[in-house]
Amino acid sequence: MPKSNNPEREQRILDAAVDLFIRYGYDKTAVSDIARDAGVSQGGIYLHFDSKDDLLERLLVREMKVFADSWLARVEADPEGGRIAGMYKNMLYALSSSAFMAALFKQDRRIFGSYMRKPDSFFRRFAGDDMPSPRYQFVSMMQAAGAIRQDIDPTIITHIMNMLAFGLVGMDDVVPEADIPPLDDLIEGIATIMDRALTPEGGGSSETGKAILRQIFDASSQQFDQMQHSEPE
Amino acid sequence: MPKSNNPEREQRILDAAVDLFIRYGYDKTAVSDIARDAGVSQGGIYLHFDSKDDLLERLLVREMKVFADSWLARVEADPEGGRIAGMYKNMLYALSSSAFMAALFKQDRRIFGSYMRKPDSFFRRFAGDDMPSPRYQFVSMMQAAGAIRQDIDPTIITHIMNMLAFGLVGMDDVVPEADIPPLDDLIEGIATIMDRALTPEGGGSSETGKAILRQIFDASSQQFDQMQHSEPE
DNA sequence: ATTTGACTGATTTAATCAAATTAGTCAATC
DNA sequence: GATTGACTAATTTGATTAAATCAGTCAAAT
Repeated sequence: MPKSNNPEREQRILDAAVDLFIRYGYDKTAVSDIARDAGVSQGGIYLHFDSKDDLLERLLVREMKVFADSWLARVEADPEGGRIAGMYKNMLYALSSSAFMAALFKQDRRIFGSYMRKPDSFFRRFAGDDMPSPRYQFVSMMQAAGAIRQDIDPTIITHIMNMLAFGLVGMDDVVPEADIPPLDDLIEGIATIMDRALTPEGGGSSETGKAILRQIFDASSQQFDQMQHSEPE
Repeated sequence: MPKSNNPEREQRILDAAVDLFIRYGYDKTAVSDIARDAGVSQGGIYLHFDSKDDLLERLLVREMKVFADSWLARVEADPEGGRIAGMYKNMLYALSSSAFMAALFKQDRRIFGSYMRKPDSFFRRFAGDDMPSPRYQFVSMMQAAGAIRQDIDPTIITHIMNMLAFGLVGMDDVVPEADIPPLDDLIEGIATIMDRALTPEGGGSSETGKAILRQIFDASSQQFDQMQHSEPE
């Protein structure tokens, strides 16, 4: 669909957009603002994107990929990264290092504004589908592989993990800054708790866990690209 | 300050108010609506409360007391209620059983509306103070008494507990209803995790924990009544 | 062949103001 | 003395519209 073949500039546009969206929100960011900050003309935007909505959706895809890559890289680099606590911990690090992903996770209305209310927005497209989320699949597989204790329902574990991630990125709206412990301490504390609560007696090999994560990761990105392609307009 | 001595009616007014606030929010609830639902004349409200704001604040105090009582009662009735997981679990039950307390905890803007923005609202009055929260005191004392493992900073534990509570009452705004497990299963799962992560080897006697909770509870309510009295206006 | 930026129709914002609603009062009633 | 509800000043709501801004286009420039 892009009428221009200049990937570097396309990335520059998305870089400018992500800054502006985070700072002012989707509604209060004009396409001309993005063009200015990216050093492109207004019309130039439309050589790469069909519409402002399309731009946001392409940005969402990019940031989700960056997030997934960042997560996987952290896991691979961490000797304990294949254990459940290590995976979760590295997910939280990856999540909290990206303001955009954090906003996506907590569905920040200030940032996504009117886009969220659109009938076929990214948010609504995923809300209705009843296939198991990648996160749930992940917990199930980890349990099957003996890397997570099997005496708690995977649905519950998944949801508790979501709650903690939600609290991590969302509670600063409710609690004064000063009451929030340093991010690293907090994430390490969460990891300690999850390790004690979820790691089976044996402990499970870190390599097995990493293999599972790679597997889910590959399956998800394939599914992702596929969905990408079959997307209307 | 009340110009009328009719506690039963005062409670009726607060009962009507809490229903309306939850349903329509503070801003969209008129004093005359409260009067109608409580079976009192408009002027009758002002025989009990100085202003609409005063009414809300008195309601906050009442609901906080009800919450605390409910928590303590659940703990006392639960043989395991004095262990850290039991206390936390019963707190979550008490919290989620009161829509008003849940709204207070997540600082629901839809419900508290313009009141939240007032310069000396209940919310702001507590935001600035740098004395340790009751919850933090509670965790510290439990640690000192050997009822919580001492290898995690109490600040972190407190905050993680807040995150989970926040996720419990707040995530239904973000996740489709269908994706949220039954409340009981969820709370029991959280309790299991907290038990494994925080209970020391010995386990700690449930009675010791209950004694601590009673102590904090008494100290807090005293401090509360005191603050009540010294309140301006 | 690319890229631009002036241009346009559509939407959003901002200002205005009359009508409706509201919080709080107080003389009349019970 | 306790309670009421009609009343009022103040605020909020909603309808209206002019001005400004915006997303997207396309003829002209590079």
